[in-house]
Amino acid sequence: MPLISEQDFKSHLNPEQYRAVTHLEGPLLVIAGAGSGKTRTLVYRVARLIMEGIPPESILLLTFTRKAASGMLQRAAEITGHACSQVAGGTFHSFAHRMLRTHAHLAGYSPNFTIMDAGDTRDLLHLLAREMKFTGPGKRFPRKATLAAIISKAENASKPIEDIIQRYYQHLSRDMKSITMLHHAYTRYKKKHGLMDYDDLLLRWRDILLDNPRVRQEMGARYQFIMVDEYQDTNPAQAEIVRLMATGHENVMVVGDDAQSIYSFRGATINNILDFPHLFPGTTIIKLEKNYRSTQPNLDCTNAIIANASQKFSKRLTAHRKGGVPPALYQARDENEQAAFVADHIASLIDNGTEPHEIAALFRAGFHSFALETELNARGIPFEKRGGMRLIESAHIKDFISVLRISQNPLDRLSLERALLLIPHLGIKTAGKIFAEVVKSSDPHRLLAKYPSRARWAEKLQELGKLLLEINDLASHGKFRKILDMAEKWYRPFLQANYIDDFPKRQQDISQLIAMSSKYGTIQELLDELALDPPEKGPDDSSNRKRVVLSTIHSAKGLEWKAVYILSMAEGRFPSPASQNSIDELEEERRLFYVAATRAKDYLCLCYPMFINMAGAGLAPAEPCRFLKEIPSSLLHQIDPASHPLNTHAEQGFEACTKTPAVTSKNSSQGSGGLEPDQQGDIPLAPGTRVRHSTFGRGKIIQKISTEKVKVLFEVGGIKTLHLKYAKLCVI
DNA sequence: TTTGCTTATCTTTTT
DNA sequence: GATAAGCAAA
Repeated sequence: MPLISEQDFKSHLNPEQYRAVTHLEGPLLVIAGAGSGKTRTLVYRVARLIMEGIPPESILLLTFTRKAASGMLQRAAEITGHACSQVAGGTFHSFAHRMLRTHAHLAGYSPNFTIMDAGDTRDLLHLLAREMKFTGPGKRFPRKATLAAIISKAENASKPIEDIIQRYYQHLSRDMKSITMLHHAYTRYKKKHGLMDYDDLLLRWRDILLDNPRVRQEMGARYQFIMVDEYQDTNPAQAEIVRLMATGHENVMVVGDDAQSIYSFRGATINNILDFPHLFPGTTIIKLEKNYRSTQPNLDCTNAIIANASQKFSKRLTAHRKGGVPPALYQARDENEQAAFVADHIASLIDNGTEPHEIAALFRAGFHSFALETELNARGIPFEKRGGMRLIESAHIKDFISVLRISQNPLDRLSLERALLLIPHLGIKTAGKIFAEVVKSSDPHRLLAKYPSRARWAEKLQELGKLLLEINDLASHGKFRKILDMAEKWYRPFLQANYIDDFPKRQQDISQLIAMSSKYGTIQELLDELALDPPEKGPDDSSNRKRVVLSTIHSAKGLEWKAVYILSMAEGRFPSPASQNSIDELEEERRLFYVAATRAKDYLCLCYPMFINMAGAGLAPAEPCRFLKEIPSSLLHQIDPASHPLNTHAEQGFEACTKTPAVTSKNSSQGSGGLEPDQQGDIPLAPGTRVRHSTFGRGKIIQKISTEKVKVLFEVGGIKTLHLKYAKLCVI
């Protein structure tokens, strides 16, 4: 008995969406504008397939992030009342990885290959460059990140290094020969040691499909219906994988928006969308042009942003929702003042009943939010940061993981060296010698445990070897959790010695990692997962989820919030200085701005500082971002810097528009996280009281603004207005 | 050979 | 402001 009727499909979808959902067979290209309900369309299509009796395991849903896939499948399951766990879903990389675990031999790889993350790639290039003597006294060589980018571009485009350098890195032509040699060494090293980087996952899988008709047929038979989300951000290799996977049926639906293509640095090209009808003759094209997310004033603004794009886009969005206020424009003095303004504004939104997780601040690069993070901390407003530095990239996590990696693969030189260098008085030369011994050894772990030496480091090295032997033993008995605890215990002394000032914080990261690891059964599973879907830095998921979101624009793709602030819309920040020298890259920056601005449902605020902090050089005057200047001023509402955020027009308009009843401050202390009850009641608010704050340290209350807010003069940092609801103050 | 100190160099975006 | 390279002392 189906939970959903034909009528339901019709009433939950507009005619175009309905067409896309019911068009089950043959190639289908859906051009979906921002906020046009493409997720809903995909969810209902999965539901439709299942209602039609298609076996879930023959459906494949490829998305940009794993979260997106699992979210969609969960909603499809709710609609159909079926478990959709059998539907194959995930990112291209995770899917390719799964397939490669059973087919790697066809590409000359052992099935036990190790996945390298971006950091591993950089470290390996560094190591090889060192060995090939490209670096050294007096020798300058491109940075590892640049080398990785060049090699990745070459691999993805199937072009020689020379072409890439000539086209994108003219200034490095001096090192062309060395880089080419490095590329070869890198490729050889990976194959010899069973390593695959992110590009390899896609490219090796594509090669296997290309070279093996039997695999193609097997795939075509296994996955009868293929759906791809965010198709504008796929690269040619991914397009080829889709084509090859659809062998025999061509039941492929791809969804994308050419105006939101923001990953060309990774080889993505909107040509994939444009070429799709050629790749699959007989393609049906459906456009979703109605916007359900934003209000018309917002859309007028975003339409203006994209109107100046050099390429002609194929659609014009109209708003479904009525009312709304124009986006706000705030001119800040500098980035600190910008941060204070946004933090105050966010605090007042929360005070007036907006849920923190309905608010986001977006920015071009990870470090642009530093000032805002400080201000939010000062006000005790909980937030989570997405994008930028990842937990897995931090040194202490890599150290901790390195033991697990050696246990799986003793020939993993990067991890072995990492672990060895933790030992005092054991340096790079000795580590190299030990690795050479390990390579020759038939039982590397035992070799380390019994390593003959009278050097100062010998004892610690033997301890490491013994730990590895124990891990092997525990692994054979499936005692996964015990392994993690032992590795943690081994690493702790090094952690404490190396990070005297902040090791408790780092210790927490490791505990968090161990906690989230317990859902895996083996070390290999954990390591794969860490490479493919690294956890974000910050408190783990189980705690209070209602946090303000700080995110790079790239990581905000596909998401939406009631209120969105875009930070640092100033030349020098946005567009990124790195994109200045190519028109194509500048066009992508414009699309990036478009993506950011279209995340807002009710309220959008664009901020730009008149001065920005340049690396080393201090404050420098900055022009407003060139894209801001292209928006007719009639479409924006300029916020008067002198006015209090609570009294701005946009603020009132936002409240009217969302119809959120204002919560009085008397009620709002109920049910909110933040301060422990026992702490809260005890704080006398009288001016003159000396208090301590977790971030600002000691200070003195100088003014009581309301029952919820006080002004505090801190010894360091000056006067801050604090919301007692969130700020952790103790009386001293 | 290791380590600690000084100096120069750039800072995009991510699976 | 982090990070890597360079240099000198232990």
